[in-house]
Amino acid sequence: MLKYEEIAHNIERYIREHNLRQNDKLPSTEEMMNEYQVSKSTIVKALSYLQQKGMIYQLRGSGIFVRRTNRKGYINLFENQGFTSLFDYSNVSAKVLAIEELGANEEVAESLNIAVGEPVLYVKRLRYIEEQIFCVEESYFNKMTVPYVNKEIAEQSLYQYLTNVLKVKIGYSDKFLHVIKLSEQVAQLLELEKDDPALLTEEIFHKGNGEPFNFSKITYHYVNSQFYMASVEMK
Amino acid sequence: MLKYEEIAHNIERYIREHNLRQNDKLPSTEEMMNEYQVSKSTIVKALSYLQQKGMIYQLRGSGIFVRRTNRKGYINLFENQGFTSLFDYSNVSAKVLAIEELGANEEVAESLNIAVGEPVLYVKRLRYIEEQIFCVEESYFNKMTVPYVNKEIAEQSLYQYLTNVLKVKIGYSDKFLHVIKLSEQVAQLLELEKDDPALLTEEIFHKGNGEPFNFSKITYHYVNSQFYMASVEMK
DNA sequence: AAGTGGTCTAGACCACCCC
DNA sequence: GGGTGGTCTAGACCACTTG
Repeated sequence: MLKYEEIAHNIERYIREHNLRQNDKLPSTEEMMNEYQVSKSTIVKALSYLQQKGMIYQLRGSGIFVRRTNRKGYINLFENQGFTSLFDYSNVSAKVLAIEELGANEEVAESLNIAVGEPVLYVKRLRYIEEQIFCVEESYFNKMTVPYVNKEIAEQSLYQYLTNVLKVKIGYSDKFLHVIKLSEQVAQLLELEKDDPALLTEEIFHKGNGEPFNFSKITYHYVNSQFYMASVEMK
Repeated sequence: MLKYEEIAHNIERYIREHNLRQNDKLPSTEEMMNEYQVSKSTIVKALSYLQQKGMIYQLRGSGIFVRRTNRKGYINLFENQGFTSLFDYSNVSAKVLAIEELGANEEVAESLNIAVGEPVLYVKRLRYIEEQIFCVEESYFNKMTVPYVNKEIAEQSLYQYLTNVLKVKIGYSDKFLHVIKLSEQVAQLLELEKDDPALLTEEIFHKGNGEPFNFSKITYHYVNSQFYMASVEMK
């Protein structure tokens, strides 16, 4: 583990264990340098990581403060890692509706940057948080990267499987958000009515080498899902 | 202007002017060091800024590449600066529905971290992009920070007014997203039907010193608005 | 004036990719 | 093995806040 990652985790733990609240002050950068015996840049890097995450804010001339505005039950849109890791204490599960090998249609081929008809794995799941229906997810994986998935894997965390078993390195992702009226079919799955509102996201995940390997369409249950986003004025 | 900001802008311009496409390669960090006559860290900082923005991705061992996946017409959720600056070539306007001085109710007081009844400025606007209704926005400003707004200002960019005239320094913001059914009243404003879907966001903007000064509730037109978000696997 | 965060440097060393 | 990005250092100097 890198030094700045370790320091960032320690600071997060420090905030948690000292039960610090919004606007509480953290030790100064100089104190942290001494405590962790690293150079200033390393501390700065750890802090700017935490700032991106929305954990802290820094004020030149006065100090480092806890931000922590988390409303409970909101999904942080910034995290890339799927939901399983997000809900520390939550009960996340999935019901697998389909696993098939298909040829890519035009939309999928375009998104995965492959030719139409190339083999992809299609996984359709209904996802639950705390026993509540959360979303319907349709995922297409490039078969070159993800040659195999079974029901047991898909019921758990596909993210864990990809990173830990297949050793896929995730680089970056693009997400597109739309608000729609539900179709009859999806409404049934979510136990809602046709024409009820929903958030539909299209996400394309890229490997560490820039190659797209996963295209997903996710329809969220409008009552059971809420989202949070932290922004920092980046200069 | 700081060195790394200037370099970042130059790189963006370089991409634009050379009409680079997705996955095209940029000069190496070493070449950039020579070109701009700065140390490696400065280049690294400029690049990591562009990476956050979703402009580029970097691959250890092989180089720096253009990301640029922008679908046209999607609003980048990352940018903090209001919409006016986002649509470079677009026609953004606003119709002012109300400007009033009010006492903060409980929700507003809580969000702005002031006492109930403290004076706030309330601004309600209908916003258009390319002549299309885009959203209804209700904003509450702490009167200590924003003592005055008039119709002419609110028809233009409040963001410009705040930063350039009032010299408010924006620090960070929190956004909460919900999908809802429209009420009769808001539906009329958006020229939609009651119970049509909508994205409702609540945003709290903080000043550079951490003090919240603006609480806004924005309801987006579900047909005329779409959103984009770039994420990078942050280690 | 003292304290604190932000930028920048010059250089070392490491991890990874590709030939 | 050569090229390229990523981490880290030690220290200088600057910008801002607070007493």
